[in-house]
Amino acid sequence: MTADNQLKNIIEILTQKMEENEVAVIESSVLSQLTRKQIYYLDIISQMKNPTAGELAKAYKVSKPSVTAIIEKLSTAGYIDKVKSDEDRRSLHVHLTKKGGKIAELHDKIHQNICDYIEEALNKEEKKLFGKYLRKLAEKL
Amino acid sequence: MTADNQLKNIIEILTQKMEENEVAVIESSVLSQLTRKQIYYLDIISQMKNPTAGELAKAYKVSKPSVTAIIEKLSTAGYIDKVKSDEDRRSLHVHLTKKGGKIAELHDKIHQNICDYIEEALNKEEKKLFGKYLRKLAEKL
DNA sequence: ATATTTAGTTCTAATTAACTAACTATTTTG
DNA sequence: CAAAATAGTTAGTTAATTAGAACTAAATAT
Repeated sequence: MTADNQLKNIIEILTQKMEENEVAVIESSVLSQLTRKQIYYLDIISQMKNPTAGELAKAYKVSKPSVTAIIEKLSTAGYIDKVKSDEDRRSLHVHLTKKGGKIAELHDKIHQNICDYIEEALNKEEKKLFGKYLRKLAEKL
Repeated sequence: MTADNQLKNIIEILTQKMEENEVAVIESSVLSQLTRKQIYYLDIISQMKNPTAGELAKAYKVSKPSVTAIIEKLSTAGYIDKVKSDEDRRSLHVHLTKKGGKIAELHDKIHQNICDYIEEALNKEEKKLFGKYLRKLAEKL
């Protein structure tokens, strides 16, 4: 096996394990009550900071009725609040509730986990270099 | 921002970009004819080397009727062959066709891409170390 | 050899996610 | 101020996914 193939192999293994890690975190927590898509929405909402329904539709590339349905479901389940805008009373802003915020945080745990594994696997010096390489890679990607 | 948070941040960015990379590869190729799930199935089938329907159901944690439906669809579309076992004539083994094999390979491209980016981002020495660290990480994960 | 178990299929029903068209309420424009 | 545009909802439709129950065919156990 060439050096390049070895690298690819490791990346295959890593991506698979990261996927498994994600599934495990979701299944072992409140997240399991939510579908993958709903979690993704909560993440988007968290990142976008109180987007309107229309902004969500654009970001997620779905129709407005679809967004209405998703918002309705997440709202009923207590993860988000629907807030009428004061500036434009046609507009609806979506806020994460405390409960919703916790989900977004929890999802964050998925990445935290990987950091923990890095902590376990590498010593201080290695970690520093590894971080540097990851940064370089992120720039190219 | 602490060093740990920085690392987490990079990992967030990387996982997101890897996700984007995957979506891009899928959309820019034959893969776009297949759903995410179908691609995933072809991957599993490729990894499991001619699994039976039952083995697939177990691996993917779905009911047997669901597997029947999925196999039927992939078979009709020419990605897999259904092969009756000689040892146990109730059993059905799933083989990738040439076409199906190509899809699995194409999907492989997703990982190859990342390798290419690593190639771009790091010099020989860095690459060697990076590979070593990834290997260590994979062991822990 | 018969009864039981196993592998996979068929049928049907439930659920879900998405869409379009038509609507209401509000804001913007001429 | 009336007309046009915009934000979101409602109603109705369609397609896809999945599962349970009942089934067939084959293998295994008694």
